[in-house]
Amino acid sequence: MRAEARKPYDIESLTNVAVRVFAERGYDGASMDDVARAAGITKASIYHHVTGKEALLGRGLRRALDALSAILEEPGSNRGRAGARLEHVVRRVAEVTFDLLPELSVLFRIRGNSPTELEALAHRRRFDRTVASLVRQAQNEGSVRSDIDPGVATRLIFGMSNSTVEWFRADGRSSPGELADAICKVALGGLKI
Amino acid sequence: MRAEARKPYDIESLTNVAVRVFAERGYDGASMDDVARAAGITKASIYHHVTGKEALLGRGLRRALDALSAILEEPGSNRGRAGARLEHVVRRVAEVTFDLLPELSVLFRIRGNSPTELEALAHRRRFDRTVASLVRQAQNEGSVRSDIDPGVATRLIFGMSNSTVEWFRADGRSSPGELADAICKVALGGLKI
DNA sequence: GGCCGTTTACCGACCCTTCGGTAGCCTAGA
DNA sequence: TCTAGGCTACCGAAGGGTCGGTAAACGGCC
Repeated sequence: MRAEARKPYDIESLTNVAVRVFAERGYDGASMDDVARAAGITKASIYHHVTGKEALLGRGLRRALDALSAILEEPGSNRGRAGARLEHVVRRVAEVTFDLLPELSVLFRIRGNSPTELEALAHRRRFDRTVASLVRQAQNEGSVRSDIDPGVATRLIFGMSNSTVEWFRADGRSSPGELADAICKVALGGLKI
Repeated sequence: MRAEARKPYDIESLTNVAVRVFAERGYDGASMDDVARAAGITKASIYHHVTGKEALLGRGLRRALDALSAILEEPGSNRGRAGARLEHVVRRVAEVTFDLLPELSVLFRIRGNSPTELEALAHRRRFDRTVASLVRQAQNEGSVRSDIDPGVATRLIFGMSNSTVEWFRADGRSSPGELADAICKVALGGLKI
């Protein structure tokens, strides 16, 4: 009945735990003791791996932002008609969201209360601006309705897609693929002319 | 050059201030001193009006939930075809959101970290269930596509609509009416057959 | 109208707990 | 024997909340 011998933590595996706790209670609502308890070690031990709470947040946010940025580098986001490129980006963002659920969950909820958060927000705005210009191109080529401001459309699409972090759980009952489908259908369907 | 004499606070006006602070920094990220500073009084003075921080949160959440519940009582939500009723609810939720921006902003971000939050979440789930059954009716009468689960559709709609609290500011540049229009167009347009 | 008890709105000082973070010791394994 | 990974014990600061008190406004009543 002995406790399963756990592989020692390193920065990555500890970040996994922390990000999950942050996603559950909110960054400000989660204490380092919460993280420690979830990891099964002492609070002090955390500081052996990482310089502080904000560093854990920063690592989580970086994962999320890197994954989002990578989407914009994919061929599907850069080749073909703007309409198709937009669809590719939306679908991939949904997929990445399900893949990095806690990280994205934290990213989508930060308020800019610290330098780390502010920098992440700035990063995210850059991402949004890129997509907004994609929406504008899609409007110009006639594959997206033009009676909605590109910035507003972008925010609405991602508002819908990002909100899934609040309730989607990879429990087998609802598959990521089907949900990504649904998002594309509703968000992009609603933007069709 | 004397300081403008401020009308004394009562519970309602203090709640206004608190809810705005909570919306800005997040409930957990906001301290009672933050609220006091924003109100221009001392932390101690707040306790003359209200029993504690959680009570301020509770009052804000109650406002939000009452406003949402009231929508379901309106004639437009109960008369006519399900498709039209759904559209009415979606539009009214958007309008109420812009009307009670800070309150709804706080409601949409709570995580269930306290009894007050848990109760509010339960309330909100009841609201969502009601709308989900409305979506199902609309599917049955053929005014909404049936290849998406009603619960998922409901969450996607409100995910889009609710996300506006993150960025919409009543600054005159973007009008609440136009934005409510855009939400109905995209969300309900995407659900059309 | 002047006096008096009461209420309202507020303050400064303080209390206790929790928080993020540090210091230093211990131990198993390469 | 050195070190990675962990522990116990602790710290100062910030957090929510309390306490005792005050100034001004508000009736009511002779």
